[in-house]
Amino acid sequence: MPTAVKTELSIAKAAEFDIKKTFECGQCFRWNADEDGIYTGIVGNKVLKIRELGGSVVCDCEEDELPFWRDYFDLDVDYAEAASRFTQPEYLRLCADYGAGIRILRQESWEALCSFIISQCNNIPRIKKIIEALCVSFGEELSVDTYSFPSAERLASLSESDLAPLRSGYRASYILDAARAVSEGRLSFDELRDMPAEEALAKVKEINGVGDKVANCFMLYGLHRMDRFPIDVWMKRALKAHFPDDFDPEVLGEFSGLAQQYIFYYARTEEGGRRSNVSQKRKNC
DNA sequence: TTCCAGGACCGGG
DNA sequence: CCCGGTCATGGA
Repeated sequence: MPTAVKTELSIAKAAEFDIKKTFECGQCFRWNADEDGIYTGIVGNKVLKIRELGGSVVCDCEEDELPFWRDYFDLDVDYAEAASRFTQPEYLRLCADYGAGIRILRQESWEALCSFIISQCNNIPRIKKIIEALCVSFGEELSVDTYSFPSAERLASLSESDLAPLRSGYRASYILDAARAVSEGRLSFDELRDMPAEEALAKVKEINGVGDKVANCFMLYGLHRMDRFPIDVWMKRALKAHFPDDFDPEVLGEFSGLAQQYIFYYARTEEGGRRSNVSQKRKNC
């Protein structure tokens, strides 16, 4: 499918914003590339095509939209500076170098919460498939074959049988519980932003189907709390293999979530294929 | 057929 | 507090 690009406004240097790593490091599920490496993403009711061109990252958008996208891509923060403290253990340094150019996106809160509820005990291709089906079924059609992420209010009006075609399994009831909590005001993103971390974490975990890992992912990616450090199966493996037994992510400081992203991305892309003999026993997730 | 995927929850020891 | 079983689905 040829992608028609109208404008090419530079938004950043490729060195500080690697779009492939950023979109494929596991933090988001709705940015997809065509065969030419042009990524298309949908944020709210905005659609953007973006690609790398001659050492720069260029956007197909109007100039007055650039501030929105600069904020979304978090381009006013110096990630190289933030990563400069990730020096030990040596494995972390390796991961940080490998992931250089990754940006932590300022995703929409509801979309992030709902997406990471779907992510549990699931693989990324199927997560993306379920989310896309959710958008096609219940989002708004912004243009041809382009759908917004459905609002919490919209999903709260549905039943489990409405969600059955998504094949999301036992996560369907979790999605509905979260949608209802948000639409009824029991869970306020504005309030969560101003809460101490532990208090916000406990509040989010009141939703059925949201445990420690999903709550931390939501706080990192949906509230941009950069000090959250979600631990999934990949992180557990990496921590066990390459970090001291008593390692505490707190020592990584206010950007520990970025360190987590570097580790996850490296472990999944470099070590994923050859997960040698040390596969710990785990009964079906 | 069995294992695994960015888990959560519940009951029992 | 930690353990094992269970939940639903599809790809390898």
